[in-house]
Amino acid sequence: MNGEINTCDCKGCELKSLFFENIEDKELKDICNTKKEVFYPKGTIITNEGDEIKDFHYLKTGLVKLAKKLTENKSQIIKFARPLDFVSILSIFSDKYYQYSVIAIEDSTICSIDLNLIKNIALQNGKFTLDLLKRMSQTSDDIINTFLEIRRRNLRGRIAYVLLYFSSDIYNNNVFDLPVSRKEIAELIEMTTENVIRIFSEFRKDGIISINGKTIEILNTEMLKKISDLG
Amino acid sequence: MNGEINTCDCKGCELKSLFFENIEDKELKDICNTKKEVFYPKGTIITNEGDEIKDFHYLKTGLVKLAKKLTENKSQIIKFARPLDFVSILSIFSDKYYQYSVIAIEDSTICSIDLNLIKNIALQNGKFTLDLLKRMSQTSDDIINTFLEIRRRNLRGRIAYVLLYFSSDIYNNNVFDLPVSRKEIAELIEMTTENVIRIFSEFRKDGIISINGKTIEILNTEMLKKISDLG
DNA sequence: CGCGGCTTTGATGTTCATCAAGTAAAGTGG
DNA sequence: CCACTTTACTTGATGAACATCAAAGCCGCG
Repeated sequence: MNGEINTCDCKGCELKSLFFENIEDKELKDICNTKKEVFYPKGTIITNEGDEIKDFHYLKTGLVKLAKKLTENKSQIIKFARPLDFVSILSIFSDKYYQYSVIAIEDSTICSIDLNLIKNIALQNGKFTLDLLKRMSQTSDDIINTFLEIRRRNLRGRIAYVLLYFSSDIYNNNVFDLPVSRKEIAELIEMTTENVIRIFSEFRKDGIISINGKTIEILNTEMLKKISDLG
Repeated sequence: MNGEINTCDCKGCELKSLFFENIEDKELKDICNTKKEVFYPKGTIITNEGDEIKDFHYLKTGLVKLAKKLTENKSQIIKFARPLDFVSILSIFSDKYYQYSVIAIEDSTICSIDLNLIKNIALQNGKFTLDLLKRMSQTSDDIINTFLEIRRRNLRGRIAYVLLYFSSDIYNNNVFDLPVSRKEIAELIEMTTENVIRIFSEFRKDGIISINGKTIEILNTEMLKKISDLG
């Protein structure tokens, strides 16, 4: 352990303000000294369903999906996640193995911290652990709530819900590039790819949206909200 | 604060071994002195969606459902829960208000502990907080997993899944009294009451189950598993 | 340039919700 | 405790919503 070779930059990391607000300098230093940043190209698997959980993951840049594989070419998507939005926290305190996979949809960078280190800090530092608790509670509430919202809607309502989700929650803009395929949308809201496309086309014909490949513009937000609410 | 009027019996409570394994005597005493046990007759609301979260609840006896109301006579059920199974832990560390209601399906007894007390102990006692974390992780994993299992099945598969759930997970017996109505099953697995009944009848005609009001016997477990897996 | 995956549209049949109507069971008040 | 009311259960008929199958164009990538 020879002195000052660490160029630890965690103090300015957005994850710190998000997650490690109430942490001792010593603890943060331990994290910084052992953390690893890994780059995952689009399409690669970050964690695989069934693998042993060893690290605490945080998405620094990119876009990922949390998914369960059903067959070779069919999955169920639990949620999409952006930085600040995805911190691997579900399962990691209760399970030895991952319950689902995390896959990079766009090029992504993951910051990875040894889970035992996190657990040790949690044992010592009540404030930090309560922050963890709070964060986990938010994450699972959000997932459960989205599941309920989706499952009570018919297909048109689901598509409207997803379009509003991207437009309002993610991009805050009426025009946006869909970051996911039609198939992935289908796997998120439990329907077939064909019907995702079909309803996109219907909405286009009805003048509610315009479509150009991955680029979507919402022309009639009110109508879309109505379909989402009634569907 | 006059001396020894407390007849605290928490030390033998099953909740202690489940949840408060790693807790100081002083902390347990605080809990015991302030806890309240309340009886809720069948059908009554224990906590109401939108109400302020003030207490940490634990189901001592009975059966409850966690549900979200959609209209006057339509709900979505998140899960059923028995003692040892239900500890109100979702949302309570992240939210000020309940995201869903808890309703007694059978006569139930709830042990209620001031949430601020729990939070204070959590700040002091890292082991206890990690136990909380673990428990919450299990609970939300379980709910999310069940949602995924249900939503990927067709109606026959869902009914088979639910019947196996009661038979295997809850009663550990081929014969059992359904503790819930057909409507409640429908609200758990997102289908209509009529179709729950219809598929029950189909299974009966096919010799897979026998039905006598609320009493159900599973005659052909293998077939039911096959339907659950393939549906 | 060709292969495989993604997208699109149409035709077809199955699955499922809705409507209707009746029976059984379970509360409720006199 | 019994008539009455309400809620739960059941079955059938019908049409709408949805999945499946098929076929073709498109795009990116090796």
